[in-house]
Amino acid sequence: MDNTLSHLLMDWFTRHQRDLPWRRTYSPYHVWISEIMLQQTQMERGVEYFNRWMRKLPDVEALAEAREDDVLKLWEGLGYYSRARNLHRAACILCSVHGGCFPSTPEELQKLPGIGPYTARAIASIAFERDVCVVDANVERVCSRLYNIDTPVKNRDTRKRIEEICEALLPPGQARIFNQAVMEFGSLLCSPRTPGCPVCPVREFCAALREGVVDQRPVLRPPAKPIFLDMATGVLRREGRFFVQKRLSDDVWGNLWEFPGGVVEQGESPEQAVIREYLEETGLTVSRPAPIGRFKHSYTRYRITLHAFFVEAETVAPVALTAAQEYRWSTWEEVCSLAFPAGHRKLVEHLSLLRKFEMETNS
DNA sequence: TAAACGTGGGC
DNA sequence: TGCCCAAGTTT
Repeated sequence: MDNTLSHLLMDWFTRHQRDLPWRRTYSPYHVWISEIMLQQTQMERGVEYFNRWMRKLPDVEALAEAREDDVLKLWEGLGYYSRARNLHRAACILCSVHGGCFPSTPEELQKLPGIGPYTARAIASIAFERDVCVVDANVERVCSRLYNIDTPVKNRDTRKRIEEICEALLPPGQARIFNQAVMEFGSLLCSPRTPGCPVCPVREFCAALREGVVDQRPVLRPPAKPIFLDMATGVLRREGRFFVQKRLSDDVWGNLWEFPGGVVEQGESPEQAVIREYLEETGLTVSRPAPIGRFKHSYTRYRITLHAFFVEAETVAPVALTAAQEYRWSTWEEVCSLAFPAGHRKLVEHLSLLRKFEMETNS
């Protein structure tokens, strides 16, 4: 029995690791997709999206050949949509430049869009068993407790110190297991709120536990203050089709679809806002806003109340887009097949219920 | 370097 | 108007 810190963590991992789809193959494609999906995402949700993704896009060639709209649809609801756009871009580069094969060094991997220092090292170690360590939020938390680090973990100097600690702990030839062990340990046992110190296999090594300050590690920066906004959006229906527009690619929710709308300004009603926004964004003059409902959703530091209306148009042409790259008059079936931001998706789900109710009362 | 980027779930 | 959290990257 090897009772070093590293081996105790790896022993714990072999006994307690979760059975995850990408751990069955450790293929570079599986590891890559899982790593990107799990960024800022909870494991449970990640697994569902991963399995659905692999049924549709089983390899890098399939991803490269897919339409970006379909890739975004597979990503719908996960957030941080540049991750999906970058996956698609990177797959195209891998196929056209690397013959569909992944580079195996962190340096080469990091040249691909969407792959930063963490993901490059994760793929290199977990898929290719390269001797490099990874530092994510779990690793930061575990290290800051084991070594009782009292400076903010996001500081550059602290960050460097944690990397050096991990490098020293990494057992040569075992990076695949060791890196996952620290992260899984951080996720399942050395968790943020209620760490399992009483049953911890490395409690003898933990300086924060010894000092009684586990709940004060890691030291985090204060969070940004939330911003509360009212937004208004309008569903314009004409001859059974719906007006939808595709957002600009460099904006939030880039390349996703939506109904036109925007922020309700000071002294303005949501009804006035939806009419103004339609004119500004599409050149269309709409009228008679009829309330559909209010939908709450949050993103980054924003807390949004979305006021949704049916609207009517005096004329349909010409359309002049200022906040979108493309528009369509979509059938309901097409609306369902497009990727919407979560707030607008809630609205679409509500419309879906309305349709069902209408069909039942008409029959 | 700090801010922006999304979302749903646990407590 | 709840707050904090989740396997980061980009600009």
